Amino acid sequence: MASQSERTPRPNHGEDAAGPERRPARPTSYDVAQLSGVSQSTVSRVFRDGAPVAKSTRRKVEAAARALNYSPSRIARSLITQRTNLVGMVITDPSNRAHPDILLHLGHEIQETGNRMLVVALPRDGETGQALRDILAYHVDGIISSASLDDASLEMCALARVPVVLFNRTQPEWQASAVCCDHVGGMEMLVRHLVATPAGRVTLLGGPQWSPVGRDRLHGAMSGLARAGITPAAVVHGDYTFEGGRQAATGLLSGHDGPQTVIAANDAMALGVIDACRFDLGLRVPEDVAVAGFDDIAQAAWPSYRLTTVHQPVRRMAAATVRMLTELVDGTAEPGELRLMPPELRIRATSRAMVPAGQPA
Amino acid sequence: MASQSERTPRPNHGEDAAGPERRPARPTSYDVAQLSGVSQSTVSRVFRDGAPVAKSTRRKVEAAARALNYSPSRIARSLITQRTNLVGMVITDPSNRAHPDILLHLGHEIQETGNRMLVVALPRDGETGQALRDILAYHVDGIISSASLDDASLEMCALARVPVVLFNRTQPEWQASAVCCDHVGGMEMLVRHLVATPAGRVTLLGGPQWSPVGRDRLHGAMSGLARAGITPAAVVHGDYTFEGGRQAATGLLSGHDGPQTVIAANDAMALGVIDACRFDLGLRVPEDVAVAGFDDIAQAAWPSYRLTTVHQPVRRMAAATVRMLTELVDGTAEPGELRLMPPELRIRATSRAMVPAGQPA
DNA sequence: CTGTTAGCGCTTTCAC
DNA sequence: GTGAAAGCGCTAACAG
Repeated sequence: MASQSERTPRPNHGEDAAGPERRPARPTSYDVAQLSGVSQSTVSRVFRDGAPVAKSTRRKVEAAARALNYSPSRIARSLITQRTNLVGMVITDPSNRAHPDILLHLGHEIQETGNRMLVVALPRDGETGQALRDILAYHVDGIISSASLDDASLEMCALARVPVVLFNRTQPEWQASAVCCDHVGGMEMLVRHLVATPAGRVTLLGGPQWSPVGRDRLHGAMSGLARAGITPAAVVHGDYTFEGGRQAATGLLSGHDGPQTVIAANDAMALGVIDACRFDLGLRVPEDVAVAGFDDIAQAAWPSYRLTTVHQPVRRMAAATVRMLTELVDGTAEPGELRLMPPELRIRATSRAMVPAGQPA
Repeated sequence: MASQSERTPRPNHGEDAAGPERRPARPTSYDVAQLSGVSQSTVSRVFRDGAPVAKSTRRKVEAAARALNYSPSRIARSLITQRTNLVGMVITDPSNRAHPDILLHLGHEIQETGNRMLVVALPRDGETGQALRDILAYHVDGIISSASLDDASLEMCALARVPVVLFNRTQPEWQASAVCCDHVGGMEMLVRHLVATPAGRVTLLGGPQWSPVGRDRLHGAMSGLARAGITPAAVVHGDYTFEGGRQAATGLLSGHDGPQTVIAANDAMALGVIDACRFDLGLRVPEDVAVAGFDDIAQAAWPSYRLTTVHQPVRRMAAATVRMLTELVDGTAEPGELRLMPPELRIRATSRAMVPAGQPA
C-alpha cells in the first residue's frame, strides 16, 4: 500500500538518502495522497470548502494529513486560484507614528474577514512606485493605503486589476475609492463651538505641509473662522507631535494680553500646547488660552487635560474601509466611491464654556 | 518578430477574444520574452542579481519589461526558490494595544532588511496552533512573535524549518530564540531608587495575570523590595490601561496616612494612578504618593506627569530581534539564544528625590 | 464521488 | 551567453 507504483514521475526529492528522520520539511498534498492512497485531487478537495468527497475518504485523508502535519500551501494555491487572501497595507512612517492605532484597527478588521495584512512602509522621500510594484509582486487581492499615492502608482494597480482604497486621503485627479473623516466639517463644527464664546486672538496650528489631512483640517478651521468673521492672528505648521505643539506654543502665545484660542490640527499638538501654557508660559487653560484639537486620542480624555476635540471615528472608518475593499475585490461594488464619515464634537474642559442660559456676550 | 512560432504550447489564455484593450492583467515573463525575442530563462536572469547576461540583451529585455510594466511574481518565484522574503509577525490584540509602537519598530527593521511583514493577530482565547499553521501556509521565511506560543506551535515551526524569535517572551521548556528586556533587573533597579528615600506604604500594581512581561516585572519588584526588607502592603493586578490604573488607585490609596509608593507594571497604569491621586483622591504626587512605572512611553516625559520609570529599549530590541531572525534564516546562527537587553532608569518627578548630600532621614 | 491531465509564473539544470 | 525542458505545490476541467 505504501509503494503504490510511480504514477507521476516525481523525481529526485532527496528522499532516498536513507538518512534518519526522513520527515519532509513541508509535506505536500502528494505526500498525503500517497499515505492515504488517494489522488492529489482528492486531497485538494478535502481541503477546500464545499467539494464533494465521501465521508470515509475524507476521514482517511484527514488522518493522513494530521499524521504528516500537512496543511495546504496558500502560496501554491494562489498561483492557480488567483487569490492570496492578502491585503496590502501601505503606510508612511511619520503619519503612522502620528496615528499608531489606525494600523491596529485596520489590521483587526482585515483579520476578521479571514485575510492577512501585508505591511509596507513608504520611505519618507516618497518612492511610491517601487513600493507599490513590490506589494503587487505578492499578488495581494487588494490594497489599503493610508499614504498618498501618485497617479502612476494608482494606474499601476488599476492595470494589475488590484483595487485600492485610500484611507483618509483623496486623489485630486484620479477617481479613487476612499474612506475619509470629514475633516473640514469637523473643524467647522469645532470652530462654531469655540466662537460661541469670546475667542480672543485665534491661532491656528496646522499639520505638516505635506499632510493632506492637515490641509483639510486647516482649511476647515479657516472657513469656519471666516464664517464667523474672524481672521486668525497666526497660522503656523507643526509636525503633529506633542513636542512640536509645545514649542510652537512658546513662540506663539507669549507677550499677548487678553484671551486667546489655539486650534491645533491634531490632539498631540494640542496637548503640547496645553503643557506649554501651564508649565512653560504660566498661562491658564482655558481661562487665558482655550485649546482644541482633533482626533480624540485616548490621552485627550485624561483628567490632566480633558481636551476639547473632534472625535474621528477610526473604528467605523476602518470597518468601512475593509468592507469597501472586500466589495471591490468581490466585484460587488464599483470603484471611485468616497465615503465621508462624520466626526463628533467632544466638548471638554479646555474650551471656554458657553454662557449658561442667556445671550452671548 | 511578434509571431515567433509557438515554442511552448501556451494554451488558451483568453488572448484571442479580440476584445479591445488586450493588455493582460499581469504580464508574465513569457510575455516579456515574446516581446523582446528571447527565452523566459533570459528574462528570468535579467531580473535576478548576478546572472550572466549580455549588455545588449539586458537592454532589450528591460525595455520590453518597461513597456509591459512587468515585474516578476514573487509568489511564483518563491515556489521554486523556497524564499518569500516574508516574515510573519504574530501579535496579540491586547498586548499590542498596550505597546502599539513595537509593531512599528519591528516593521521598520524588517523593512530595512528588504523583507515584508505579514501580520497575524492571535485571538484572545489563544488558538495559537491555527494561527501558526495559517502563517506557515504563506511560507514565511521566519516568524517574530510578541505573543506567547505554546510548545506545539513552536514544534510545528521547527518541523517546517521556520525559525522563530520571541519578542519579550521566553518559553519555559522549549529552547526558543528570544530577545527580551530585562524586566526583573529593571524593576530591581527601580526599587533600589525608590527605597533610597522613605517609601512608606508600598503598593504593587501588576499587569494582567496572563502577561509574562507583567509576571517578570512583578517578580522583579518583589525581589527588589525583599532585598530592602520591605513587604508590599498590597499586590493587585491591572489591565495595563490608564483607566485600569486609575481605578485601582482609587481603591488602593484612600484612607491611609503617611507617604505611600505605588509601583506599576507599566507606564499607562502609572499615569492613571497619578491622575487618580490628583483629581480623584486629592493627593499630591510625589509628596503624598510616589509613583513609578515601566516602559518610558512618550507620555511619561510630558510636563504634566514627568513620571519616574524604567526605559525599555524598544528600538534596540527590535533591531536585535530582526538581526537574530535574519541570522537564523541564513543559517549563520544557532537557535535557542536569549538576548537580554538592559533597561535604563529614568528618574523624573514622581518619585521622591534623594536627600541632596548628607545622611538619609 | 474520484482520478488523470494540464498548467498557474517562475527558476533551474543542462546542453549548445 | 542563451535556450529547452522539467518542475515548485497546488487546483481545475473533464472523464469515468
